[in-house]
Amino acid sequence: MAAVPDGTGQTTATRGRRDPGARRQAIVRAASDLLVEGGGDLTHRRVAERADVPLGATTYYFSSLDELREAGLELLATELDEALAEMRQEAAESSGDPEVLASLLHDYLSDQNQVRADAALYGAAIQRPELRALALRWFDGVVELLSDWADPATAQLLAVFADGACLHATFHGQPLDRAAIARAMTALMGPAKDER
Amino acid sequence: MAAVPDGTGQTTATRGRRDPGARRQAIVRAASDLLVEGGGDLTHRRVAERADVPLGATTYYFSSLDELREAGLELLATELDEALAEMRQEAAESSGDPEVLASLLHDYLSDQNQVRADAALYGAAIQRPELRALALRWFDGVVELLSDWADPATAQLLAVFADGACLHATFHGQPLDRAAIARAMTALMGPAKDER
Amino acid sequence: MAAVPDGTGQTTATRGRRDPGARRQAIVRAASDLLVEGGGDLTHRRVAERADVPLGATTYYFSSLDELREAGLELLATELDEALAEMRQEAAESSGDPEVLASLLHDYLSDQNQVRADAALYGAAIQRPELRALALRWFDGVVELLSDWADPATAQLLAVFADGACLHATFHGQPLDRAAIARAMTALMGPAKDER
Amino acid sequence: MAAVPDGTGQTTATRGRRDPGARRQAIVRAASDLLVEGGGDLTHRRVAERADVPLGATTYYFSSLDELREAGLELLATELDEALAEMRQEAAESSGDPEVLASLLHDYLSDQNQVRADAALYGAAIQRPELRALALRWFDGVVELLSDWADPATAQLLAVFADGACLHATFHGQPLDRAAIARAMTALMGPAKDER
DNA sequence: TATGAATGAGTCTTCATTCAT
DNA sequence: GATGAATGAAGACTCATTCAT
Repeated sequence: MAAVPDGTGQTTATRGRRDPGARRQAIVRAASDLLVEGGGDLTHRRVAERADVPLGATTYYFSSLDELREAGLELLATELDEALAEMRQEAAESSGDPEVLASLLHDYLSDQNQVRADAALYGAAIQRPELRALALRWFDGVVELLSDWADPATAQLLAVFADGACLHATFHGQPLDRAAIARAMTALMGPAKDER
Repeated sequence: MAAVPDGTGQTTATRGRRDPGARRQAIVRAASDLLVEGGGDLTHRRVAERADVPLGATTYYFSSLDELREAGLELLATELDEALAEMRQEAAESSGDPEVLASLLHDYLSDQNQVRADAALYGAAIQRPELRALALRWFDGVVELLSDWADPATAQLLAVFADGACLHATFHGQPLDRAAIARAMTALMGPAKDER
Repeated sequence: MAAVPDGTGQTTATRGRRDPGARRQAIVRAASDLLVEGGGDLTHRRVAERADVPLGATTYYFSSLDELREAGLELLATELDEALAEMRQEAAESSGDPEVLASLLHDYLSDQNQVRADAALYGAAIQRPELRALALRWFDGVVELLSDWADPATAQLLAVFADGACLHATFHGQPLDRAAIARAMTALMGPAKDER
Repeated sequence: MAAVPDGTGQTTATRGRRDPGARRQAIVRAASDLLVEGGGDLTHRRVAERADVPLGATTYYFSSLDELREAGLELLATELDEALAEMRQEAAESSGDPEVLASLLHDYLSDQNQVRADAALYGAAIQRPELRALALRWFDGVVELLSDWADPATAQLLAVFADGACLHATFHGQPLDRAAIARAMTALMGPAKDER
C-alpha cells in the first residue's frame, strides 16, 4: 500500500533499529491509540510524538494524514476482528445457548478498551463516509460469528442489537445488565427454536 | 422565537439585520446543518458562510466554537425530540402493536435526514464525552415513548435495538427490512404478552 | 476634554443613577485599577466590566482607548500627588531631618499599592513616550517636596534616588532597609551639614 | 554562534536559508530591537517583518509569543551585561575614584541605546512580574561591579541611584549632569571612607 | 533512505470602533 | 443621551505538507 518495504518477506521485520516495517507499525499503532483515546484531532505531530519517531517519518510512510488515519482505523478493525475470533472459539464450546452468547457480549462490553475502540471506529465512520467500509467489515464479522448459531436473518438482528448495546455502553460508561442482554438475545433467537 | 422588535412595525422578527434572535438562530441552524452533512470539521468560517453572516457574528453570539457546536447539536436533539413526539402520537392510535411500532421505526429510518441527524448526534457524542448528555437525552426520549407500550426494561431493549438499527441504516444507506424490524420488535416485546 | 458635562459645577455630581460625571469617573477609576493590577492589556471590555457599566459607555465617554488609558494614568498621577501632599505635611513637622525623610520614604515604599501605582505609571511612560509628561509631573512633585529641605540640586538627586528605590521595591517586592535609605539620604543631603 | 553547516564549504554560518542558528538569532534580534524601540505591542507579525522571515518562522522557533519576548529581553540583558563588563575594565584602571565612576555612569547614560535598552527591560519587568528575574539580574550585575570599589551595602545604594538616574535619563531624554552624578556618588561612597 | 527545517494557509479568538435604535 | 449589536482587522498559534540535505 506504500512503496516502503515492510519486511513481510521473512524475518527481517520487527527488529528495532532501522526497521522500516517496525517503524511503520509503530506509527500506525500510535495513530490507532490516539484515535481511541480521543482528546484532540489526529495530527502528524501527535502521532510522531506518541510513536516516538521523528515528524518526518509520519509523512514519509503515509502520503497524507487521511491515509494515516485510515491505517490506524484499519488496525483497530483488525484487532476487533481478532477479539471476535477469540469469542468465536469460546462460543464454539457452548452449543449456541443464548445465555452463553449473552455472557460473551456482556464480557465484551465490560472491556472499556474494546468498547472505546469500537466506538472510535463507528464515530469515524459516521463522520467520514469513505470509512464506512471499515465499519461494515466489523459488523459483517459479528454477523458471521452469530451465523454459527442462528440463521442469517436472525444473526443480523442480533448484530444490530449488539451494536446498539455497544453504543449504550459507550454513552453510559457501563454495559447493559447481563440479564437484560440475555433476555434480548433469547427473544431474538427464540423463533429459531420454535422452528421445530 | 426572536422577541426583538425589528422596527418594521410587524412582529415577524425573522429578518437579517438587527434581529439578534433570528441571527443567532440562523447561526445555530447553519452549524446544525453542517454537523449533519459532515464533510470536514465544524469551523467558524464554514458556519458563517453557510448562515450568510460575517465571520465576527459567529464569535459574537457564541463565546467559543465548542459552545456553538453544542448549540447546533442541541438543535438537532430538539428536532429529533419533536419527531419523536409526532411518532408518539401516531403510535397512540395503534394499541401498541409491535407491527405498528416497527413500521414507525422503519419509516423513521427511511428518512435519510432523520438518520443522518441521529448519526451526527451520536458521532459527536462518541468523540466528545462532554456531549454524551445530549445523546442520552435522545436515547431516554425513545425509551420513554416505548414505555407507553412496554415495561421499562423492555422499552430499554427496544431502544437499544433501535439505536443499532439506526447505525445500520447510517452505514448501509438504507434501513433494515420492515419485516426484519417487525420480527425483532415482536420478539423483544413478545414475552410480556405471551406471559399468560 | 470631552463634550460631556462632568458636574464639576456643583452638587449635581457624584450621584448614582444617570449621573454622567460619576459614570465617567467610575470608568476612569476602573481603568486606573486595571492599569495597576496589570495582568492583561487594557481593553474597553475589561474596563466596562470592572466599572460595571455597559460596553458602549466606555466609548461614549472616551473617543479612543488611548484617551481612556491616559485618563486612567492621570488619575493615578493625581492620587500619587495627593499622597505626596500628605507626606509633605508630615515632613513639615520635622525639621528636614534626613532620618525623618528616610522614614517617610520607607513608609511610602512599604505600601504596595503606592509602589505598584508608581511602577504602573513609570512602566506606561517607558513604553509610550507620549505619556512621559505624566511621569515627569510626578518626579517634579517629589523634587518640589524635597526642595523644602534641600537645595534644588540636592532635591533632584534625592528624587532620583527615591525613584531608584521605588524600582527596587517593585522588583524585590519589598523596600530597602530603612537604615540603608537613611544612610543614603543623609549622605546626599550631607553638604547641608557641612554648611556650618 | 550557529554551528550549522551551510553547505558552502565555508564556516561563515550567518546566512539565511537553512541556517537555524542564524535564523533564530535574527528573530531574537528583531524582537529585541522592537522592544527597545517601543511603539506598539510586540507581535509575531512585527517581529517577522523586522527580521525579514516568514511569519511561520517566528512560531516555529518559539513556542509562544511570551517565549519570544523573553528571548528578546534576554538578549537585551546579555548585551547590557557585556556593556557592564567593559565598564568594569575601564573602572579597573581607576582606583575607584567616585569621579571616575560618575564619568562612567554619565557616559553610559549618554548613550541613548543603552538607556533605552535598560528602560525597555525595566518596563517589561514592571508589567510582567514573571520577567523580574531578568531585571534583577541586571541590577545585581551593577551591584557586583560597584562592589569592586565599595562595600556591598554602599554598592547597593549606588546601584539604586544609578537605576533612578537611568529612569531620569529615559524620561528627560538626556542624562543628569556629570557633576551632579559625581556629587551623588561621592556622597554615597564617602561615609565608608570616613568610617575610620 | 530519512528527517527536520520551513512556510503559508487556515484556525479560534479578541477587540476597537462604528452605528442603528 | 446611551447602548448593545455588529464587524472587519488583526493576533496567536497549529499544521499538513514540501523540500533541501
